[in-house]
Amino acid sequence: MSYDINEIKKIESKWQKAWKDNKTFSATNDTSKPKYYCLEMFPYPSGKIHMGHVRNYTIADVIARMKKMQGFNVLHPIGYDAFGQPAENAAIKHKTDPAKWTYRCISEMHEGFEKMGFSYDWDREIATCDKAYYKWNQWIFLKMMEKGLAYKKASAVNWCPSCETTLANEEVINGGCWRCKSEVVQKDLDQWYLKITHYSEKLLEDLDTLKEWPSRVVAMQKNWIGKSLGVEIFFKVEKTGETLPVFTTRQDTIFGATYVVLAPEHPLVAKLVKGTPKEKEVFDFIKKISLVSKADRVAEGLKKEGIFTGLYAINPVNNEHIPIWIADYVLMEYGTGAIMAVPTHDQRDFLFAKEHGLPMRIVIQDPKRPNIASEGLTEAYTAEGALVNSARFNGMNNVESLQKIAEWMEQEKIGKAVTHWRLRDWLISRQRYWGTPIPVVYCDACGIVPVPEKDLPVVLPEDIKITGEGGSPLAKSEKFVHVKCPKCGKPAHRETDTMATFFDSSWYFLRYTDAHNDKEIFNKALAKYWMPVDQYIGGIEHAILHLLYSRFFTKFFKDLGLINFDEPFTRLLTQGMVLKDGEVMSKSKGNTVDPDAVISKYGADTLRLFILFAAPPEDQLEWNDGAIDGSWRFLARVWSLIENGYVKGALSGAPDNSSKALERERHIAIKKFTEDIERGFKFNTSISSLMVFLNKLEQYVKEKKDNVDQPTLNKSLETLVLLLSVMTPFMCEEMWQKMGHKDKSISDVPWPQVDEKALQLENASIVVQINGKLRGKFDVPLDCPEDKLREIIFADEKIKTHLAGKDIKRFIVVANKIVNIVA
RNA sequence: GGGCAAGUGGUGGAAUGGCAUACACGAAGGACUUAAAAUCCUUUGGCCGUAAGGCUGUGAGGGUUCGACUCCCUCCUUGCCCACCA
Repeated sequence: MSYDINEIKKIESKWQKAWKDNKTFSATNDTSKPKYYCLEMFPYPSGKIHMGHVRNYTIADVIARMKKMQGFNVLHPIGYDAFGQPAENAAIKHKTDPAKWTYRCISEMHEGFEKMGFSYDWDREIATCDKAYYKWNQWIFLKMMEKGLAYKKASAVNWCPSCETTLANEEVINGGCWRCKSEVVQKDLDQWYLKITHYSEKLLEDLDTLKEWPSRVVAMQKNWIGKSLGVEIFFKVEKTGETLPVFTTRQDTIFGATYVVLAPEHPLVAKLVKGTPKEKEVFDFIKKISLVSKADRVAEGLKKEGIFTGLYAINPVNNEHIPIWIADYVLMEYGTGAIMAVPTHDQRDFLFAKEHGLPMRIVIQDPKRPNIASEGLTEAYTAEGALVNSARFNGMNNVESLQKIAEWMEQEKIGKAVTHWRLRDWLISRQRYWGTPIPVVYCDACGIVPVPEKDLPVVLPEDIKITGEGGSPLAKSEKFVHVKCPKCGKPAHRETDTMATFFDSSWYFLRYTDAHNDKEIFNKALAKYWMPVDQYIGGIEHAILHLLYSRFFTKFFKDLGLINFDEPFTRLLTQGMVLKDGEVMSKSKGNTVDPDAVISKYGADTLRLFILFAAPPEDQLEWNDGAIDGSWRFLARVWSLIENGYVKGALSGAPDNSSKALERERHIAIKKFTEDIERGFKFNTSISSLMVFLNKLEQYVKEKKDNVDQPTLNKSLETLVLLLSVMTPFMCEEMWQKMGHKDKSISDVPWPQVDEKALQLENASIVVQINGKLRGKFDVPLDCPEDKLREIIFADEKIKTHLAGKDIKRFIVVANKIVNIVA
């Protein structure tokens, strides 16, 4: 029988069914065995699987299968991040309801995963829109309320006018909505927040323990958390004596401050200019700025606009009276919304000062520019140097002075050292339908009342018509809204906002450890056994949002005493995108390749192999319709070699030198294949080692014709199938059975072991260079002594020619590898 | 502006400081075939040479080294993330 697509389809569906029926990949909660938790970021169920899923989940599947064969108790679960806005949009478009649409997508995806042969523990499959799951979202929320980590406050929030909902800071990308890219506006609303900032320090510190995360993800998180140490310096307003704190990380330049700038939104502005001659002018300016969108305001290269208030501030270090300006380059959201401007040592201040003719004073000496006059300065000097014009601090290195000046200011009570964080509390309420209802009741008498734990879940009502018009859809359900106050029993009404879906995905990895527990969120002992996740795999696009939130929840659960570890994901792999024609595959660009179409042409094994072979997992992968034929050809050759070369039961054969060589090739393949995966998931090179192995096997069979050493050849073919089975499981399971191993799945067969002795050669192939240039190759005995080497090498005609008329200055030997003659 | 990656044949890509281009795609030539597909064999960085062989070659330029794709310095280019963050 040849390798034929119709045959392959039969084999693939046969094993799909068998693995499912036999629960081949169910993880047992046998806590005495060493465990391995392999997890991929669960998908949003939007329909059929796409190439991005195929790549992400194939990578994970290879790891899970290999760990299983290596004897680990492997947990490899899957689920669906099923709440979210696309379901509502689809419901409107297709005139169905979000639940129906979502569950249909889930079953399509499930089918797609089975077709791909992924080794999931289907008993632990979860969907976050299932009330058995989101009940625990609500439970977590109540616990957070209890600890003061979930709270409601009124403030200006990010609002997407297109999605008609609030957004978290993390969901605003370049001033636009992360989902629909519409420009985000600010709106004053009463909203629910999670106090992620309670863990700022821990979230930052523990990043250092994540040694096996990509450094750029760690860097991105650090950046996002944004810790900066600085000083709030207390300026005073000249006439009123009011304190005006400014935040700076550059207190070393305090003696160079020549003006103060407030953000246009600064609350002091109105108060200070009221009744002054400048009042109208200032208010007009503020109005003008307020009409500019945030995106435009921060646009690159924009001229910095500002206006003098007519007022002065007093610098507490030297009692200088300096002008107070208002300018658009100072942001209310950061620091105190007010800065001291040091044009000589801050480029933004420099440009602004030049533009408006404001004074400058150098306080850090540029060693290359001995002149300390500010005249002729073309840009701010931001490097190190000695302090000048800085009273008692003159002569001190500016970097060293930072700490000293901060301490001095605290002593003099003219400033205080502060730590400023960029991280903000997480806004989680959404004015949408398809999400977890926030379990809170409003009572005129009792105020905000949490729903008692025994009344969970607060079930998402199904009688809601989704229109896409504004406002929380839940508010339209009378049945849902009207409720008795859990505290006093009087009529009250429910919260109608739902939770952001990132809430759901911040702890799902814990739920898999005990997926169907209806008594508690998960069993502590099980979580202790399975967690943390040994290997997490997903896209780089989640480097901040999802990973940060998951880390936050983990720290919270630890504080609750539910778990005993600090970080949820020990090792992280971020796989690259799948591109077509140089661009990310996407429906909107119309450059997608449908995995289903590829499967029906080549089968899932070929697709899996190709996607692993085409690029290292972290790199982008350019889809190439032609190159996949190479993967197909390789599998066809494996198939036919085994069909024709493997003899069951056989087993006489005459071992000879070529048997030994073959055994050596077998061990090279095991070693290289295994190591390439274990050291950085280099699937592409591990596959190439199997290709090399196959080439050798074919060559052996061709050369030996009827005289093959059948037992040795059989061993090689079995090894080939075992190794390959983690990548192309369908075909290998079938071949394994055909080889006569009917008692168990190939996935339960122990992983082949390397015998280092079999790898050793009797001879070493030595490369000889003359002055670094390759001039010859010699087979010499292993660990050949230098005098013997010289004898062999100098006897060679070619070497003689190249050395003719030259003195040998050095003779460098790298044992069993290379000789470099310097002449 | 800050941070992190990366730059190697026509293409995807490979090389613990030690034979640059493994493995594959594509291309060219050949075998099989009435023909095509499939399959198999050979060649395939550039230049010179009938050949043997030689020279050259990993973004650019320096450096360290017996020896550099690999380490160091300067620069260029591309991608990603963050960013008027004081």
